[in-house]
Amino acid sequence: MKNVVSLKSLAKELNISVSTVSKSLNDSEEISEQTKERVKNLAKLRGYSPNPIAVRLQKQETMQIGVVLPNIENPFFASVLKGIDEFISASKYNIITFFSNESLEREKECLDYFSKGNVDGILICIAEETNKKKTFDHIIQIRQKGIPLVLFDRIPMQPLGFDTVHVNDYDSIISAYDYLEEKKCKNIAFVSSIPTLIVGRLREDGYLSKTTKPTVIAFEKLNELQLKVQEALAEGNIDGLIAADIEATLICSSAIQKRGLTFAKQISLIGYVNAAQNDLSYPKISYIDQHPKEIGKQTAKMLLLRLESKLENIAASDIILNTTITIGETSN
Amino acid sequence: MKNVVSLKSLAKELNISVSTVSKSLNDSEEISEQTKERVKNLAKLRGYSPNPIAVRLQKQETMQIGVVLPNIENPFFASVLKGIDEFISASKYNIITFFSNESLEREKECLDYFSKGNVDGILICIAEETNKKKTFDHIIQIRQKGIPLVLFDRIPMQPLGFDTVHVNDYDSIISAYDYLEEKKCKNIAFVSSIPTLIVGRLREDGYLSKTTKPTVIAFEKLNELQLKVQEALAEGNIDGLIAADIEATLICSSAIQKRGLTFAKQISLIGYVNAAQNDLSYPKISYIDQHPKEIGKQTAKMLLLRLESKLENIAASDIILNTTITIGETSN
DNA sequence: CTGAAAGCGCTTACAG
DNA sequence: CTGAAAGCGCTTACAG
Repeated sequence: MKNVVSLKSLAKELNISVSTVSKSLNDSEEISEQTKERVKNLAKLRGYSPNPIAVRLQKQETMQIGVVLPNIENPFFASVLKGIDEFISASKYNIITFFSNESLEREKECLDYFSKGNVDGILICIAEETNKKKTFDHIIQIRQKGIPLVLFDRIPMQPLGFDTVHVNDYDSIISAYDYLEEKKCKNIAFVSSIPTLIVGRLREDGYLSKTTKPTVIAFEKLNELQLKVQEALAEGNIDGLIAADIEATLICSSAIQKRGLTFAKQISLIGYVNAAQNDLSYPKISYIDQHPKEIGKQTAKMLLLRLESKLENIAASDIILNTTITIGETSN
Repeated sequence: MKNVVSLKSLAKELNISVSTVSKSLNDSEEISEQTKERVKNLAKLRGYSPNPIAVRLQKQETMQIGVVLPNIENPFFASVLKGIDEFISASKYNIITFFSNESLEREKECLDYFSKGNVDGILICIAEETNKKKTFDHIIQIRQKGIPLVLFDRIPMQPLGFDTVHVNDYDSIISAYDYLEEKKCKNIAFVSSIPTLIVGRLREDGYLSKTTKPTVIAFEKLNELQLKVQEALAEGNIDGLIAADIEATLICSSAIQKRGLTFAKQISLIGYVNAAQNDLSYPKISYIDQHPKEIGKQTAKMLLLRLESKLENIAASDIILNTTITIGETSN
């Protein structure tokens, strides 16, 4: 439609066969330099570009990689996607991104579409609902279809036999706890809006491993969480807070400010933030940096290795990336 | 590869022709109910699904829509993308998203790839660099190739003949100004980190239309902007701030807080924010809501209308959406 | 109602 | 070195 110039039209104009045109354009050894020149010149003149669909049909490759993200409005996933994109766009592949919107049903639809021959490989972070219901059949089916798949961030406890990429959530919180202890915090509470999410549980476990008198404030409903945090602060003995996710972090920070407490002096906070916005905000919150772009990059890299069959018979690998703590003004 | 079951394999197993199988599966009137039944049953049994690449080649449609976003880490674009996705994923099309990273060069690459027969239509918000250099040849070329394209958010001043979707930036700022005036602000300054961006200019023009003694603080470098805002506040006569973008807004809010000024009483602020995060933050900033998901939805809708040729000979249309002001704690 | 044939736009053994 | 043929997996006039 758009592209009226085809191998056939070039061949006709040059009075040679389609095969010769094709081979010339693909720089085949079989063709004389002279012919190649003629063909390439005309191709350029006519603005020829091969029909990608036809090439894919012939090569039996879609040249596309499917990505399933729980929610693009979460800045963490936006950054992961950027990391994926930077890596993939330098390859011959393209990304087709779907959003599960944290729904198991939608996630199934996405994988179903992908598995019907629409992509060569898949990158996925499972939805919250999938995580909760521990339903992984739809993911396992992907392997049975022979499509490489890499899981990232939210990794099911029971190994599914796929490559995985994630951070050391458990240890990250331990580091945060250690840091707050060094800063003389005696009463460190843990605040989370993701108590059932895998990463949330790991973070909570990390916290629990550090104290014998834990204070865990965990609610999925944000207004409820808000209330409980305020109540906890009102009791007056908490002098350190570790927040398990962006929402919990903002809630903690707001509650502290509303109560008129002085950061670092009276109470310290470490959490998870959107780095770009945090840098411009007041106060700058001390945070655990998961390096989301790096997560994306490593995830994409792992998949490309599989696709290029460089990992032919190698078992699934589990890449664990390190987080770092960036100190802001909510601790010191 | 993945899908070993094809029309051919079904045909062989049923001892009928490939055409009959194809027609049966497509519910053709030509085929007897009985045969359709047999074919469909076996197809289901074998888990047949048509090879999408082959279908596309035959139908001369890619079933894909290309989206070019300047930067996915900007929450505004993330939300626009969500709006696009919600609308498109309900259609037969899929989205393939590229990020220009605000680079003209990269944007050209994206459009070039799309125009080589990889998508049926394009949605694009031009890069900052494209905006600055006013280089639109690569976009105009798309029309010459007959590929429908819709521009959103950053719309070039000179009409390019494409459908466009954006908000009324000029009027939005006027509303914000009026609101602050009502709140008795006497000295309203305008702060921007996007002075050269189309939307930034429109917003600034809106501001300039309201006052004969304007105070415009506009710098692209954020640390420079930060400094200048602090200096302006130090002079002590500004009692109202309109910020033109997320970064400027956060910078204003921080500067005000650091200076120990009381929001609403001493100084009011209206800007642009990431709504989800703002809701949890302290203070909640009063902001101009652009309804980014709606922008995405309308953009996608416009393209689908074009693709379905329901707008065959209708000239390019310009959809202007309204913003609303959400009052937070930085004004009252 | 069913099937053979042509074609979508390519690539690639294979012959010459 | 060039080209005819087959094929990637479909669809759809056209014959029968």
